[in-house]
Amino acid sequence: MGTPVTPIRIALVNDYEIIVKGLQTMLAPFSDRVLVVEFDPGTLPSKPVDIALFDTFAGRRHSLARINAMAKDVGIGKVVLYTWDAPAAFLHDIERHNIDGIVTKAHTGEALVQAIERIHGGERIGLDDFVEPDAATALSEREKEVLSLLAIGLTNREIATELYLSVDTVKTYLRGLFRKLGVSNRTQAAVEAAGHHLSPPPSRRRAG
Amino acid sequence: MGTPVTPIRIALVNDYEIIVKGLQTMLAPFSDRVLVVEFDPGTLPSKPVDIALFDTFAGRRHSLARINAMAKDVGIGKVVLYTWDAPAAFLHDIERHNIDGIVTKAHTGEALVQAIERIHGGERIGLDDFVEPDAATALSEREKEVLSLLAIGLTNREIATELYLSVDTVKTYLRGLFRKLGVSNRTQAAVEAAGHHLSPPPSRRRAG
DNA sequence: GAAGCGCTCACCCATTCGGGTGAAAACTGC
DNA sequence: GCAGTTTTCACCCGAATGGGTGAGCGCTTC
Repeated sequence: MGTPVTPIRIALVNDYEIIVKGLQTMLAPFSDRVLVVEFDPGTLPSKPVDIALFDTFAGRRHSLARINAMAKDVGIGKVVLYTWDAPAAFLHDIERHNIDGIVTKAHTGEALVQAIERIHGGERIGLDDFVEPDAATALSEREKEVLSLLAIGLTNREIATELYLSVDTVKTYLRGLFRKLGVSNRTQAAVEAAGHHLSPPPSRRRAG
Repeated sequence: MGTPVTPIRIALVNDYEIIVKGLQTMLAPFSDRVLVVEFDPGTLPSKPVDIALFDTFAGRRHSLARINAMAKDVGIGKVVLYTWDAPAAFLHDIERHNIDGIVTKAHTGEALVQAIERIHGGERIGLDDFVEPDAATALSEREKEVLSLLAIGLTNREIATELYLSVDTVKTYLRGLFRKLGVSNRTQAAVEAAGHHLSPPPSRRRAG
């Protein structure tokens, strides 16, 4: 119940200078409670840390695939997503990776420190709200593929061609997909997929 | 052609501590070229500044509606969007507001200072790439309403009910909408709308 | 006041979609 | 081996969608 004897050691995995500088400055007044020991541009922390703040901007979902390796290989106590997005957006990632908490960049220094301390103490901040085990809502690999193509606006026929499937098969997947996502048409499914960043943002733009 | 005599005065309009602190720290080494004079949580700068960095996080598109007022009322030289998103995401806003430039938060301090200097010098950084006048692609008010409802997954009938229109009218809007957006189905339109943040992100989530 | 645009609606038609049922093959776990 | 899941496909059917044409009304602009 006393004050912590040693500060919690934090690594920030982030590419962007403004976030790195912002975190340093924001947490500087709390150096007795948390210590930002590393700000690595995408590479792994070289020294053991208690918590790795994993910025979801740096490499998007691809980087999340490395979290497992990170947490195992290096001396990382816990992996925490540090994100702007609403927690719900990371349902799929949390199901599949070793993530111990989520904190938002909207936090002030004080709030962030408190959240870190709670996560360090074993709480799963930001997760409890929506964990809800994979039960009936977990998408199979193939379903995710279909969903990712649906989510960029392809028709059933185009999806079928893309995945070397028959249109009927695509429709079968979609029925299951709609049920699991709790939606009733493909546009709603696309919206959900976007929220779970299962699909890339719109890219091409009338080339001038 | 020499070094600037007085630093460019900047106001940051942003709510988030990490961005405020990050910008301060990131630009501190360039105090001879740019000076961050104000970090206001959403309210208007009280002292005249050369450039207002307008963070699109603070209040989303609603805040953009205030840009016109800001730039007129207060002594703001230029309004610059300071954003994470790809510039293309702000097409609609730029068409309708007095925005003099866009810079991304991915910039380092040096790059940001350079961009600011160029904008201060009259360039329209980040705009030239994609300005493309409203010609045939500007959406009418009613079209935007329809699009925003389509983009959350409503059917034509539901959109019609919501807007007190006939289904045929909705379909008429959609035809024009698809043409202007360069898409051929509603899901693609929804994706585009999301990219232009014309629609809110998915909200409700299986309430536990 | 004619032209143009935005808003509204109607009708037609082919295609697509959503949903239901059924089922075979393959693989996974107990 | 058997139960369960995943992947694949087929057929049916009603509803929704997309695209085309035409048209009336109101407002603005030249």
